[in-house]
Amino acid sequence: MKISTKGRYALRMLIDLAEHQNGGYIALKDIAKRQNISKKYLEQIIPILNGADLLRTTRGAQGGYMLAKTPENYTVGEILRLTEGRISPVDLSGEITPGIEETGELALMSVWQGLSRVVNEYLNSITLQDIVDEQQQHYMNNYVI
Amino acid sequence: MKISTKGRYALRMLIDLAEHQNGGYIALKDIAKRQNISKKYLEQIIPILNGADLLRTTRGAQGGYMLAKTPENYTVGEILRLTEGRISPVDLSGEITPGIEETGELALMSVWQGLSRVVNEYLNSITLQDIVDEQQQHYMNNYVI
DNA sequence: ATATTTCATATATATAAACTAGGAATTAGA
DNA sequence: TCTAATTCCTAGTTTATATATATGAAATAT
Repeated sequence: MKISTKGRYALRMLIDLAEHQNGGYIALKDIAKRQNISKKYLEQIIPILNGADLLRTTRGAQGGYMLAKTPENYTVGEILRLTEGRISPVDLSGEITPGIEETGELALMSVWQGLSRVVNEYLNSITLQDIVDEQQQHYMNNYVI
Repeated sequence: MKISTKGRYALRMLIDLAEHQNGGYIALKDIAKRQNISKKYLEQIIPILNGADLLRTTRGAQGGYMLAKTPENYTVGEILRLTEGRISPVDLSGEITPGIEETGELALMSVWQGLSRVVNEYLNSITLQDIVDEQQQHYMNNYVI
């Protein structure tokens, strides 16, 4: 029951973009360096975000990425659903076979559905802006005081 | 973000034991057959439950397993924590390194902690008895009416 | 004694996660 | 128009984890 690096890296990239917004495009090179994440690996995660129009990009020299929307318009839920696939605790496709009623699987299904519901509700309630704010908080506590 | 077969099989074994309680020991052979799960694989899951005193067992002929407590005294949460390891969405041990403040990881940590909280609260709220009741419900809907 | 059962440990297979690599396509700026 | 910088595309590699199988020892009711 884990969130993979794919989802976590996607979030960190978006957080990084939110924190370094300057009106222009930000090169992946810089994000990868700041976040200490393999640039090549990030390149594989980006199409997922791009396909859902979470980013604006330009190629070529001086190219890079910026957020397509303001940070309060991204939820952690949507980002993780994109990168992790459905955030469902079990994949039940193919498991609904004759005899399932007797095995307890059917009764368990409602447990998994309920779990999926609370997970998604929680993750949908948090925006990128919330995380940036929290981040700022940490920064102040550690360095300014 | 998945619950593995290990956790689901453990739950199904315990549900099976709850439904077939008869005061005596129930052979794994029968459970495996009813649940259509590899007996050998179940044998590997059992020590986890046994170590936490969730089962009573005897070896030898006519041996087998029974629940150590009544079904309402097992929560789905405790069973999954045993079989899945901590039901934490990310493993952060070793990730707390210098520079973590700037990467957004620290701010994300509170997201994961919150997620962990809602997941555990939900799973702790469901007992084995709840599932058996739900199971009974299904059975009645499908066969008796 | 014997058949039955759990217990312990080792091995195998398949799948997915987590990267790495090479180069094509695009673009700003000289 | 050339060059350097950058994203985009696709394939391959490595490592870890999930999901089992296999073999046989230890225990026990009959």
